[in-house]
Formats: sequence, structure tokens, C-alpha cells
Amino acid sequence: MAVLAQTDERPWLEELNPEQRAAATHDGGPLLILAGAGTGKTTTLCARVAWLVSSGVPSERILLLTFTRRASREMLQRARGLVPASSRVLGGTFHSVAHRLVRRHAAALGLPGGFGVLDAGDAADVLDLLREEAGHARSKTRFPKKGTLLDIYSRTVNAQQPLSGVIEEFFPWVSEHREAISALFRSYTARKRELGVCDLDDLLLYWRALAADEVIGPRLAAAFDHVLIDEYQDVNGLQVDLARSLGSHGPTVTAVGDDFQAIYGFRSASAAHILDFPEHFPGTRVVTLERNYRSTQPVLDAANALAAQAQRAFPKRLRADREGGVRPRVVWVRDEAAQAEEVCDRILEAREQGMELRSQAVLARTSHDSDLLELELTRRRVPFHKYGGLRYLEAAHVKDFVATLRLVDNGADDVAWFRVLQLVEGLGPVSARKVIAAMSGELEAVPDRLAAWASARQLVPAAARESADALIAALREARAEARPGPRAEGLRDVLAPLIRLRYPDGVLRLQDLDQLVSAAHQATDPRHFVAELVLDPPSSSADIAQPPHLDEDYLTISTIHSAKGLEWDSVHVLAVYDGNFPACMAAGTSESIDEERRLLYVGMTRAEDRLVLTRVRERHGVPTGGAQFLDELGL
DNA sequence: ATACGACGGTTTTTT
DNA sequence: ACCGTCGTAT
Repeated sequence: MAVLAQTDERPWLEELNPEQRAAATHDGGPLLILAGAGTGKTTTLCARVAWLVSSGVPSERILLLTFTRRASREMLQRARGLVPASSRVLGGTFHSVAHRLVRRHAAALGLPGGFGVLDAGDAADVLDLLREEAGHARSKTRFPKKGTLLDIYSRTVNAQQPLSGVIEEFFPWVSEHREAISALFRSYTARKRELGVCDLDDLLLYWRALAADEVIGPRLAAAFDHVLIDEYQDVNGLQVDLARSLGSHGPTVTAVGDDFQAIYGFRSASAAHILDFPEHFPGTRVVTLERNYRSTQPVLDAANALAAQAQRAFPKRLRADREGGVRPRVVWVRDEAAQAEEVCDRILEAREQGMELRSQAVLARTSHDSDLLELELTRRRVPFHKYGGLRYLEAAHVKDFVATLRLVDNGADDVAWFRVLQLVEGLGPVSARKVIAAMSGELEAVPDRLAAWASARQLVPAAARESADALIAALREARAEARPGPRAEGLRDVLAPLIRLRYPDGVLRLQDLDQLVSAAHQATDPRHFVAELVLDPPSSSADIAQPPHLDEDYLTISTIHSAKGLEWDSVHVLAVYDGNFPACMAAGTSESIDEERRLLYVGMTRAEDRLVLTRVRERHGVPTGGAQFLDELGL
């Protein structure tokens, strides 16, 4: 192919620097792009997709695996902008791609056709149910709670490590319950089978099982010529297995990442995987991107100084492409209330000077760090949008609604029954349990609990019976309605009075449900509406109906985890002091301190021009002590 | 016996 | 927001 013709037809290649272009146009074996923060990683990956497509690779034979759905959407959109033919590139998270594959091979895996997908909250609810059934809830010794149980379980799956090792290394305080936990996990697996559901970890496990199959494995891989994986520093061992399986059966694998932005260790991810990539994929070409186009040098100097303190890391320095800049500032404030006022003042001041809210962000270690700031912003009527933290699907009323949707698809989902029955006033956990037991029959699991309602309803306290009847009738009607929109509407209508009664702000909460109903109207695949909701959860109620209005100016508040890959002119990082950031939970090992340090690094490198870190002197009247990370910045 | 409101202590980060 | 506990109403 003539070089001249190439650049003529692909002006976007001209805009890349030599390293970026080398990566985008690499032809041959596996490719690893080590791309520091702000070095044009997304640009390069999009250009590579566009280059592949314009070189004749059919777009549907390209698989783009990203960490979040948002990243996938953004990249596909940009690639389409460069080369319209990129429109059929298959993109998504590991989990959403797994769902597609597992769905297609459900029968081979022994799963029902319309199997459900449990999100983290649902999985925890199943574990809680089993925990209760096993009598751990009322035992003398403190037994780990559902959230901890799920964390432990997920570790064993994602790190592919036996339970005893996981407990010893990460959860030593529950070691006295090791046997009971082991038994609980066995019943968890069995229960999921009975319910005909998968949790998020199962999706990856099933994908790997398919990949390992002699017939199916090679066929899955043969569907693609190229597999591109974003944020490779955040994959775990299970995901590495998937990548390697694909790579060994045909497709060329391209991975992009930065070992110093690995911040998902708690999910069993490890930066070791990106460093092992050349070993796992023989013949790998490594391209390193170091020129930073995002930030000014003073911002990078501080980030580099922080990075240099890591116990274990591969030395690298980001060099700014842009001139000038001001030094990042550390601002001392008395307490969290003062921090809220101070940050709010500074943001408004910057807006006065012409910096729109949309080019400013407030980042925090935990979603909770911004509570007071959110109150202050609301008080002063400053519009903001919060990412991370409590998710839409985790709100109690949304879970109520989703549980009814699940019941319509799967009458055997006892976790959903347990939740939905208790919405009826006067019907509590004890009665709900009895009713479910009666509906499922003593010996044989009846797949459809609805059929046994006539007799089971006797167990409902008389005062609640009529209301429960209405709920059941609505479920029957919903089942008769195949279209997801009207179906969701019917369920919303029957839940409406119950939710208004249960929650003091019920009217507001109902509006959230309205948005879910309108999302249901637009559902492409009615059978999998709920599963897709779980895999692509809207970050807030506003995201469901439409993306936020583009003409509205609003501030972004986000956890650093949710801010990955994004950038703003001005960034505030809240509450950087020992015990909060680094979190006290991380105080134990140098690796966990390193991960906290990398997290701050990710936060700082989101800033283009202005970076302010706040340090709080006291908390609830108690002095906070040092701030290790701020001392390391060399400011 | 069961349901439920009130109260106080706790909460990392996410597909 | 969640969890466990306790007192009160049914």
C-alpha cells in the first residue's frame, strides 16, 4: 500500500505523533501499548480501529473490550467519526460480551433460555437469604455480613484462589468461620442453579468454560480478526485467561494500559498482568506513549513526584506537550464543612472568570467524601452531576421494581419474591418466608409460584391479604402482556401506592420508575431487558430517559474510580489526609498503600490546568494527623 | 408471634 | 443507605 495514498485518505493518521501512529498502524502480531495518563490512549486506540477498518478488516470482525460501557460508546463513536465503516465493530465490557456469548450457548451450559443476571446487590441478597436460613444471623459469634461474603466469594472466583487462601490473605478476621463460609458458598452455587440465574462472576466463568471447549472455543475466537482491550492494567486472572484463549485461536490481540493507573486490586485485578503481556503473547511489539497532551508540566511534576514514591512500579516520567501552567495547590481547611464552602467558593469564582462548570470537577476517594459539598452546592443552586457512589439500581425502590420485573420472567426467583411480598403492608419477613415455602411446595420445586397462590395466600396475615391479592393479580396480567413497555407500566401502577406508602419521598421515587418504564418502551430485546439493565446500569436516574442536556452547564462530582479516562480544566481532590486518603483500611500492606497512591495519581492526572488538593485539619473535632501523599508531591 | 418505627453506629473503590 | 436492636402496636 502506497504511503502517499494512505495519508491522503486518512488525514487522521497525520495528526498522530510517531509513536501513536506506529501503534495505530501496527501490522502483524500482538501489540501492547503502554500509554501513560493523558498521552492520547483513546485517540490511538480509535485510530487503530479506524486504520484496521480502512485497511479492509470487516468491522464486525473487530472486538473492542473496554472497562466501562461509557468508554465503549465513546470509542466507537469516535472511530465512526474517522471511518464510517467502523459502525459494526462489536464493543462492550467483558461482562456484556460474556452475556451475549453465554446467551447464545445457554443450552450447552445447562442454563435456561431466559436466564437472569444478578447484579452485586442481588447476589448479596441471595447470600443473605442463605445466611439467614443457615442460622448465622442469630448466632453468638459475629458472622460476616452479606457484602463481605460477596467480596470473599468474588475474590475466590476472580483470583482463581482457594477460599482458605483468600481468607488468610485478605479477610483474616473471618477465619473462624471458614468451614461455614465454604458450606454457604456451595449452597450459593446450588441456589443460583435452582433459580436459573448467573451472577456477574459467573458470566466470566461461563465464557471461560466456552473458550476451553474443544469445539466452541476455537469457533468463538474465529469470529474475530482483531481483539482490542482497553485498560489492560485492570484485568484479573480470569480475564487474562479469556484474552489468551482468544489470542491463541486466531485473532490478533492489542492491549492498551498503564501499570501506574491500576486501581482495581480489590477486584483481583493486578498490574502484573499488563507487564506479563509480552510473555503471554509471544512476539509482542511494545509501543510506549509518554508525551502528555492533557496537563501542564507543573501538574505532571507533582504527579511524577508522587509516582516516584511507589514501592513497586516501573519508572516513567510524563512530559508535557503544553507550555506554562501553574503549580498545583494544597489548601488547608478546618473541617469538612469548611471544605465544602471553600471548594464551592473556588468553583464559583472560577466560573466568574469564565471557566464553565462543565470544565471543572470535584474528585474524591469515596463517594461519601462529597456529602457536605453536595448539600452546599444544592443550597447555592449550583447544578452538578454525580458519578460513582450509590447507583440508580441500588436505590431500594428501583430494586423493588426490578424484582417485580424479574418475577414476571422467572416465577421461581425466590429472592425477588421475598422482596416483593414484603412491599405489602402487614406482610413481613416471617410471613414472606412461609408463603414462599408454601408456593414452592415441600418436596418438588414448582417453577411457577403463581400457580400455588390460592392456597399459599392463607398464610398472609388477614389484614394484608387483599393487598397481596392485588399484587399477584398484577403479576398475572403483566405476564400476559408480552410488550415490555406496557408490561412495565402495569407493574409500576400496582407498585405506585405501595411505594408512596413505604417511603416518605415516594412521589419523587415514582418519577424514577417512570423513567424505567420509558426505557422499557425502547427496549430492543424484551426478553433481556432486565439483564441488560444490570450489565449497563445507568449512573443516575437522569441517564435513563435521555443523556443530560448538552446546553446545560453543570459541575461533575465523581469518585476517582469513576473518573478514570476523563479530564477537566480544573480538578479539586477532596480530603487528602492519612486515614481517609490513603484509606485506613489500606494501612496494612505496602501494596495497598501503593494502590491508594496510584488512585491519587489517577485523580491528579485528570487535571489539564488547575489542580487543587484539600487537606482537612480536623474531623468531628478530632485532629486528623498527617497527609503522607501530600508530603510526597514536592510542592 | 409478628410487623414496624425509631435510634445509633457504620459505610472504600465497581463490572 | 444499611444493619441490628429494642419498644410498642396489632
